[in-house]
Amino acid sequence: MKWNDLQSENCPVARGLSVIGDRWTMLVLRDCFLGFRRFEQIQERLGITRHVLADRLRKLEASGVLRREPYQDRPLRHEYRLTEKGKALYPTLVSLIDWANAHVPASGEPSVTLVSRDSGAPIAPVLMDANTGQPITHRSVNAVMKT
Amino acid sequence: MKWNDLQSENCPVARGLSVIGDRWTMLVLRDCFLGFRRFEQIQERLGITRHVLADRLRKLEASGVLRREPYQDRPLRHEYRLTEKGKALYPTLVSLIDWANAHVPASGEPSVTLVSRDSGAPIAPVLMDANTGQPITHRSVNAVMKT
DNA sequence: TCTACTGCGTTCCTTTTTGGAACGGTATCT
DNA sequence: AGATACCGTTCCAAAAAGGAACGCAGTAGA
Repeated sequence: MKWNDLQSENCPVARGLSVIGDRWTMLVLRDCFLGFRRFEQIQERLGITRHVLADRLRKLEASGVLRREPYQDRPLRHEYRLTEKGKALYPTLVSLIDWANAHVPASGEPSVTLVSRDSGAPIAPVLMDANTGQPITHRSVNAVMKT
Repeated sequence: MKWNDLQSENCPVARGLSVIGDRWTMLVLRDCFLGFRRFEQIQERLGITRHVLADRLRKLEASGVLRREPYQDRPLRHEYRLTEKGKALYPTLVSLIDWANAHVPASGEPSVTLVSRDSGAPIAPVLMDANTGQPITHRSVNAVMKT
């Protein structure tokens, strides 16, 4: 199977990864969440090739995760902003951050953590089922086909 | 910057992606969560090339996400099981599934959804702060350096 | 013993994707 | 005019992925 065939899979993991499963994509989105929205900024922060960044931004726009918004005329310049679809990736991003902070130690460097904007206290993300109020674990859940 | 330099970043997103940010890795882990743990099974289910699968399994074992466990002698055969570190990725996987089901429509095909093992009712994953009991949104959270 | 089969890789070669640096184009500033 | 900012595109070399075939240990059957 080729990578591009993933989007037609009936598995949501495959479909999701067909959009954000790329090496750099989530890092681009991280920068967007942090407020870095311009080509030049992102390119410099990530050290990604301009070529690849242009390609990723195009694809993210095409898939509706980002939208191009003009921020000046003459010369016309656009920035890349998260759409609702893009913002909906926040839980995925936070889960990844939480996992990495717990299990992928930074090599000596100070690490980045998430804190409450109100209190400044560290947050401890837990995935709950909104219907039952119970925590979600891989023991409490089944995957089923919705026909 | 090259891809392999990501692991030394102080950003947990970068460090996390250095382990699971690959095109196929999360799909391999999905299969492990579903109970498909053998090389041949995973290769056939994913349609991934054997070459790439062997490489990914090696890397996942090296990074402590999977461990090789013998399931028979003569000939000696191993299966790949999730470690605690691997199981800790479940929230990330569920968040991704939830996002894809909401925002990346399957093309006509029936899709896969998550239901409670007890009740069979669909689950609605929400990320909460265990400390405060409040939902986590990108407005309620700040990223800070922990020195 | 000969053959086929299973399970896991490895090897070889072609195609695709990335990395890296330079180039282009518009518009503003000095 | 010359320098700078911003956002790409182009060109080429290097790395990764796709595809098919091969290797190898053991088992099963004829």
